[in-house]
Amino acid sequence: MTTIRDVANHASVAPMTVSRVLNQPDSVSPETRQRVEESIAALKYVPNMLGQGLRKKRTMALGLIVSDITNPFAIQQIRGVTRAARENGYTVIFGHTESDSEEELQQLRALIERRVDGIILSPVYNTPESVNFVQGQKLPVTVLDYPMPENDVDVVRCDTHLAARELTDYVLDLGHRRVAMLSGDRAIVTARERAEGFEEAMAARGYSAPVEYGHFTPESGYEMALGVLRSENRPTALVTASNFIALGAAEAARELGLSIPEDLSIVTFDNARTDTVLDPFFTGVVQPIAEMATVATHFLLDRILQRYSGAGRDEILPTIFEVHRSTAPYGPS
Amino acid sequence: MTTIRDVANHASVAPMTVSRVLNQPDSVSPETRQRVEESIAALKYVPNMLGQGLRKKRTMALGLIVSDITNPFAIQQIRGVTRAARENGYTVIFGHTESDSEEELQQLRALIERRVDGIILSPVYNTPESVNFVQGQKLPVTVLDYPMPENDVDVVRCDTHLAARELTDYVLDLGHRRVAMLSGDRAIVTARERAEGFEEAMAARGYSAPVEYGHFTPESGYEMALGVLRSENRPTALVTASNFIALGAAEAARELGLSIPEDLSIVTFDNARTDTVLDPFFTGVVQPIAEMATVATHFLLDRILQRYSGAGRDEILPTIFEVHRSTAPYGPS
DNA sequence: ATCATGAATGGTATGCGTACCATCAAGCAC
DNA sequence: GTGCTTGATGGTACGCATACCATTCATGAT
Repeated sequence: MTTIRDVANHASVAPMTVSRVLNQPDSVSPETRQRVEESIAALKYVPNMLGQGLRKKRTMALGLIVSDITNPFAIQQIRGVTRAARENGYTVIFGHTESDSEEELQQLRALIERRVDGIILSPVYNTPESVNFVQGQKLPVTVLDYPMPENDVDVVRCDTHLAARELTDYVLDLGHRRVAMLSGDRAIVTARERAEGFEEAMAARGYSAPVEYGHFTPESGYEMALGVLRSENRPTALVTASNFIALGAAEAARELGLSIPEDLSIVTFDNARTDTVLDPFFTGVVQPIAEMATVATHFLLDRILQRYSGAGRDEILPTIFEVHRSTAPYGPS
Repeated sequence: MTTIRDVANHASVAPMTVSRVLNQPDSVSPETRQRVEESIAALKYVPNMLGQGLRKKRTMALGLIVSDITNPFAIQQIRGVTRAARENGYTVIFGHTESDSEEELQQLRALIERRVDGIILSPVYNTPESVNFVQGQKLPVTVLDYPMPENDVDVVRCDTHLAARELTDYVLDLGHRRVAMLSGDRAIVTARERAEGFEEAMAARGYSAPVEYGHFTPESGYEMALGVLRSENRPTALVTASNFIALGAAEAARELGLSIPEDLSIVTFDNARTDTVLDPFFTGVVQPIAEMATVATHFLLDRILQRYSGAGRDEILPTIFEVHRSTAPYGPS
């Protein structure tokens, strides 16, 4: 593969001059510059970022780690970060962990081995190990989605606790009284926060607040919904902790012959407003993913370019509430 | 950041010995090895792949480029390739092009700059520029999804032409006579091939074969379906060239008050069988994405490890036909 | 004509890890 | 004891691009 030396020989200049043509074109005379550029084209020279990164001590690459790439939510994060990075001249190297915290550390290690300039992490759990690992390498890191109580680190997230209360209040305002929550893995802070918000909103009006913990998957949503909807005095509304759970719950309702929203209302989180969904079905809370990704990228670049070096920042962006077709007022229609 | 020399000093050995501990542990005496390993742990040493890649002339990284990351199809490709690569000790660096062929070249360039050992490309168009660019750098490349008539390159794909005929025959066997095809961008070979298969199957039975060309998006599917379904003598069945188009078409049908499958049958391509879809709705052809990804990765590794160096291979995997809930026999029920 | 100035270009060393060859000591045969 | 083999370890140079300092030459000032 062509090196800068090959180009230099071809153009009868020193390697340094070629390097200057690429990095500070103004410091080279126009004639030389043109000769070098012709040689670059003739030899199809593509710079070697390994050598460059080694010398410059930066790679112009950001690492991004998401937990579940099958989630549209993660896809939007990838797109947002990629776009923001590119606008600043950075490439994104990206890994996914299939929601396995061991794999998360592996992926982080792979990014560090490649000497990315910084990492944006949407972690599996909000335990401190991952962030500690990265910061132990003196590498800047920004966390997406979760608060990280044990780390001094920049975080970009929404207040899901608050959103859960709003969501629940909306259902109660529609007149529903028997409401159940289907949440995710209890080990995941988001699952707990959303359940807590639900419990508080229900308690505030004096209703009991049954919560099921499962996983953030359609299968689990299906199972939980089946259990809840088969009970006597079945709920007339469900609050679900993710779009996947909502999908599974809707399937369970269909199987039990319940129409949505006539017989059962569903509100949900994470109903990512993606380009791929022409006509959203679920009423619920949307996170401003694109904006979160942009802010996270800027936070990271602030650290990389040493524009900021203070304590960890905690940016909380507002969620967006959207009414669609999965909810209806309580009562015989 | 810690280097191999720091570790060497800490353990009172030569850098070479540390390198040996990492690469050929058996060639180092157990005592020395343990001392070095302790130093590595104490200093939190993470090898620098930039230096290693420079010296070894390989990075143990594969590049993967997909066109549209919002498509579940692409997600499955990413997962499949990542898994196959990891099983062979390779990392995947991945880029997406938002279906822009200019961006595709940019992304390829970024991968080459980082000196990936090979590239798997799911291209936007089946024009030869992208493959030429990579091969011009003497880098192995495997193409996913499309035939590349102008390139001598390994390709892994399905026979969509044939699948289109099967799909159409199925609809005709259900008794439908007025059938329309909603395809994608005419510039994309897949859109043309699928339309041709449809036309052939219709012609074989002597029916006219109206084809609409649009884009592989729900919006376009919606527009095309609206146009077709509003015509007098509207079709009783639609063949759509992608799951996105099918989604848009279904939405259009809903708006016109047509029930699926009672008033309108829909069959489609690309209905990726993903983990995220609990209960597939559309009858249609599924591509064995995971297997395609695996084969593509192996093809690439064959080239990288010089296990194969002959002419471009063209692997055609069979599609899978799945009947779901979007089709019904023609006739008053 | 002389010298200072600055632009353009070149030479050398460096970043990190490893290929390759050299060294050294221990073990063994005779 | 001598010479040889083998295993363990070290030293040097290199892969590619660039930081830094040196050199060269033209220009303008005096």
